[in-house]
Amino acid sequence: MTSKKSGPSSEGAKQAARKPMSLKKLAQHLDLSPATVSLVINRSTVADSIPQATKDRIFAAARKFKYHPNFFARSLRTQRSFTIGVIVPEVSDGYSASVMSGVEDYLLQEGYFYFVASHRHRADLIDEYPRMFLERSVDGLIAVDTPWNLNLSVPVVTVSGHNGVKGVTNIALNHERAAEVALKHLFHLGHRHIAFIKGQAFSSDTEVRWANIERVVSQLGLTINPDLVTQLEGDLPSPQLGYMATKMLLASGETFTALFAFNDISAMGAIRALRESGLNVPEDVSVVGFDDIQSAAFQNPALTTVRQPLREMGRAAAEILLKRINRPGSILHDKHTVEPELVIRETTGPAPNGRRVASKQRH
Amino acid sequence: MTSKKSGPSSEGAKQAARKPMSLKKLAQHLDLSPATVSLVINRSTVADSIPQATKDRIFAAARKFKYHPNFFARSLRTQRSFTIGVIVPEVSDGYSASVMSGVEDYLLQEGYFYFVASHRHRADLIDEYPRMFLERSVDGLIAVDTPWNLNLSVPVVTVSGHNGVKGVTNIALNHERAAEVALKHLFHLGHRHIAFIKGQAFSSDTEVRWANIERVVSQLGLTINPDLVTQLEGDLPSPQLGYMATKMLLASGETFTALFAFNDISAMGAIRALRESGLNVPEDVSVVGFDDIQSAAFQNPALTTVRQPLREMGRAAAEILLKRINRPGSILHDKHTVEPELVIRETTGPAPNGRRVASKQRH
DNA sequence: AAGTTTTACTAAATCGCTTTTCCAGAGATT
DNA sequence: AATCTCTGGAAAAGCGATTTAGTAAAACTT
Repeated sequence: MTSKKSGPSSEGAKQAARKPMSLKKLAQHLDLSPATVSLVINRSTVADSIPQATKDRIFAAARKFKYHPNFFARSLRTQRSFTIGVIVPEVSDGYSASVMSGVEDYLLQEGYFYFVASHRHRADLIDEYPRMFLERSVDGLIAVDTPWNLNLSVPVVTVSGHNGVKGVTNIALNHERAAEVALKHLFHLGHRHIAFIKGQAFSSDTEVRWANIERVVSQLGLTINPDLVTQLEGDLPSPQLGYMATKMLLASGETFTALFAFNDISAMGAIRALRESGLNVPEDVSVVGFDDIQSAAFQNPALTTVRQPLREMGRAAAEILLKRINRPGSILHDKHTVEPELVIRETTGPAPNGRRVASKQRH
Repeated sequence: MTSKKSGPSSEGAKQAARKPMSLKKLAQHLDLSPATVSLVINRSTVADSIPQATKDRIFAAARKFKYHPNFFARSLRTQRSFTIGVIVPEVSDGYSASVMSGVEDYLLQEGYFYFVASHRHRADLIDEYPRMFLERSVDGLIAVDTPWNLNLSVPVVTVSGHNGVKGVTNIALNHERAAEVALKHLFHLGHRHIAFIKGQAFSSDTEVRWANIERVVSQLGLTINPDLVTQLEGDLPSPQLGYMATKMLLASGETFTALFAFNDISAMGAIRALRESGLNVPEDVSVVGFDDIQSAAFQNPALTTVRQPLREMGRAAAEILLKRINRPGSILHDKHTVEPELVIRETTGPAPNGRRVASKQRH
């Protein structure tokens, strides 16, 4: 392009709007070396000997020309990106989103940004995305509800991870207590025949949660009827899964007065299935969910559930991750536990004392 | 640190695991210049004259040493980051999350990553985050449900933006049709006294939506009773807002047989408020929501709502943005419209013909 | 008055890649 | 034999910072 009245650079009025102003040009304008300017701007201790007057000149000019260090140039030199990668099953899923909200909170406050990638439970992506993040030179990674067995060169923190990798901190719920509060609540309401919906095989929480349920059930002197246990299948974050699981439960013909679902979403589906079979919640069957997602409180009836402090878990993940990044030497625990909280609302009530209990009454 | 048996570099077994292998070293190993290697790897046409044998050697070595170009160095040279910034009111809000899901879908597929920032309706952040994104050299920006009046140096696409900025493409719902399908549905069911919950003043959709409601209402030969109009207030993404708005509606003592809420979340709160006043949905009052978020289908009763194809809107936003970034010359429309769809479920039904209609019956 | 410190900076080497320009030799053409 | 055109590649100039190692001049000691 020959400069022929030059379209792109006309209107000299908005000066400095074209090219972002570099350290070199700023230094030139100040009649100083780029080194000095850089040192001062970064508040290096090397600049201690520079008189305040000069520093002020530099800051003033930087502000005036809206100087901002080029991010890539800086990262190239310092080998730090102030960016972290977050990998989740699916962004639009309430669980992931709540955790991310906490992650974001802390990260932005500390001057970090983050990338997000949803693997949708595809094993190849669970492998590929972390590598792509590394190619982008993230300073660290957070994996939410994702099976993890990679040993990477940057710090990693998992949320509900249950991984066996050394050096990876996992933020986990106190599952012992979670099972206890839910089950004891039902027990005290008189429930003795409790049905369960387990999580999908791929969900990292499924296993621990179940182990603890078994433990608490026997602690209470009860037993689990295998016919009253179903499992979520499929990958949609939809109540449909819980609905179908509950249909199967009802089809078994077994009797139960309470249902402990894997999460709130499936509990919602379960309630619908129960109603369709003419069973009222909580009069005939009590239902307990898990997570306490936003809409749990506004179901009809409002859902009783075990609350996981997802946002706090996200914040904790970010906080611990940055600590690891910035103080590599510090002692690290590979587990950080948070406490669940039973939120009693309207889907649980006293066990029906008569014979009128759940058992699909067809024919 | 004096290298004393050197902890960090022991186990020479995993060679190349230390420092990521640079172009220079790779070239050295191949006995070629970095220029040649770069040209070949980037499939530049300049490399056309290089014999296939040499190219193969280069690719083989690159694979063998797991060579990946340093992202910052490359971006520094090319002035492209393959990163875009997404700004939303709040990540954990279902609306934003659904849009993001679509955005992510397209972006990752095209080799882009994205940053997310939630402004939570704080005006200062709505200003600051875009600038921070620019400092990070994003190639473009997507703003979701966010008022927009910035004129930036990179392409911008808004989703439900209603901005007046030239050159910014807005992905918007066909609000004319949205109001029509919802209102005609109610009209045909016999509803003549319809209450409304308007969106918060800060929500970018509030205004258009209301304008279209007014238009369609008068088209149908009806009038809006000002006492039957309330507005959401506050910033929580919780049904609480709709609950309170509906309480006010009921307190007015006015009669209505249908309620058109601003979104599904508020519709859920509204239903609860109605029930508490002894009104059944849909027998006494029909309720229509907006958005069709995940849990709408599994409310009890399932929510009738105007579906916005949020995921598709996100995808479209990403697609249009990348088109702008990669073909700066192309003609650009500053509006891209998507169609709503009325999803009729269980919260709407025939208007009650007797006198038994909504009107808070206290005393 | 000579030596030592301090003060106030600067030079220059990277960081790792892209891309334009150039160039030597081989083969083809006139 | 001289010129031209390909082939196959290399040199080198950035991109925009950070940071270590200096260094001249000024100030302070003795």
